[in-house]
Amino acid sequence: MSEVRVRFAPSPTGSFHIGSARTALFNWLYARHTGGRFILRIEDTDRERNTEEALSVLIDGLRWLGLDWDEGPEAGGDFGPYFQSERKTVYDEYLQKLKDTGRTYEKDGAIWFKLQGERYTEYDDFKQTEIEKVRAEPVVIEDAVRGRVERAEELDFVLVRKDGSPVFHLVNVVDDIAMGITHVIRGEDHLSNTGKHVELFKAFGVAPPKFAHIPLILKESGTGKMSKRDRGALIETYKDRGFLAAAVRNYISLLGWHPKNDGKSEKMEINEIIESFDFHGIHKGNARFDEKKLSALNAEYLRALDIGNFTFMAAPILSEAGLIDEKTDEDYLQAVLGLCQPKARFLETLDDLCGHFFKNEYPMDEKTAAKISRKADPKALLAEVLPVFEKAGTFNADGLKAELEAFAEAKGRKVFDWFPAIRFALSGQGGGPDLLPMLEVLGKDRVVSRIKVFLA
RNA sequence: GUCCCGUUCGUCUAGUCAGGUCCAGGACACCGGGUUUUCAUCCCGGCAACAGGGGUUCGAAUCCCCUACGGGAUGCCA
Repeated sequence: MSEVRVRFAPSPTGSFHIGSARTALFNWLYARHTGGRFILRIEDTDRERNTEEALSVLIDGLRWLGLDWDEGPEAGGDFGPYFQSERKTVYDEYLQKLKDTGRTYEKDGAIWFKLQGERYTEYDDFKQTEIEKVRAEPVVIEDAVRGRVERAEELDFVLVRKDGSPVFHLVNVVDDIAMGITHVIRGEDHLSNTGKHVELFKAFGVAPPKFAHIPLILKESGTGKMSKRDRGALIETYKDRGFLAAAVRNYISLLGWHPKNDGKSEKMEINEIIESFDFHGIHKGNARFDEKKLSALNAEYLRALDIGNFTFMAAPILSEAGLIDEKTDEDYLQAVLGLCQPKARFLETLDDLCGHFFKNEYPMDEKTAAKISRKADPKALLAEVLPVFEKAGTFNADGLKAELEAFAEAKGRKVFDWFPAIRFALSGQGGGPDLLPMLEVLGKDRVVSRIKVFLA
């Protein structure tokens, strides 16, 4: 057991952002890699923005991703409570230390942190007003990703709002001290806050933890970091869209990090990721989100699933689309999914791929229709081949193959002449599962009646 | 404006710390070919990058400086 203690400290806002999830993941990975502890701390100091549901979105998201915490809500621990809204006495106690050493003052009803250094006033372009600044000694941030970063704070900042609630900078630092946090792994957007935090650590007389500021995730197109509104930004949407948690987790682990053992597949078991995760592999530059790459990885995971798990994932999607219900035959469902899984790329579009197995009305793809008609009249082809199906005794893939081949030979042609038309009549598509097994699964009645409907 | 961080194929990245083995490797995407009854599978091949300039050096993607560009911060949000 190592001494490493890391924390994920989200603020419940009602959604679980992908960047936030990746921060949680990196903390979790580091804890699991080092044998340390992963702590979940809820930063709910902003009274305006907090709700109960907001918390469950976070918790559900973490659980879905398989990120378990050793201390925190529902897990307990010796350093609780783990909600900042319940830690007021701790903050009061630490604030008192600052007051006692003369590092605070009151202004406009709020309590401010006083930087040490020569004071002067200057016109600030951004605020467009004269403000008081401080020539403070630069603080040094030892960052595991970026190396040594120096930054000088020049403005005093608020510690406690006039409504009496402590702000992020104070509670974040106090809790990291009180909870014995050894490594702070967070997004690079916090790097410029870190100067303030180091000032506070110094004021408390405590050595700051090791920092690791990880690159941000940029939006797929356009400028700036991923924001709530961007497609793919919210973890809670992935589950509904039929993405596999392991694939999402694998993908986001690769955003800004790369394993040392290069050359291997990017699809990695979580244990492999844990094993090779370290700060050295973290990239400094920001990473752009790429849904195609995520989808490709997801497809790989999808195909690797055994049929039981695939059914478990797929059934809710089909049910949601109104394709199946409790009356649907289990064996039929299994058979259909067995055919579709090797072709599936997204669970989300599974109804496009195999919806026709469950309903007799399905869209006829116009491009495919045009493509087939160019060679021969599909109705003529189907009228020709229909009797083969009507007469077929055993309706299985091998038997049908033999009968279709015999039929083609009698005509002096190849089976391929009829196959595209048959597929199109039965599914409305140009692609899909292998045709012969598809015929078997659909069964004689469906095959015959669908061809008749097509002819009519 | 100011401060901080960054910059290798379209995208994620290897290589940068310890300069030569890199006319820069892999993956996704894209394009072409093959397998297959079809295809969103599989296999093979191709396209494609060291931001620009200066310096140090026998030698620079790698070290230094400048510029450009990108990102973040500059809240009594976190």
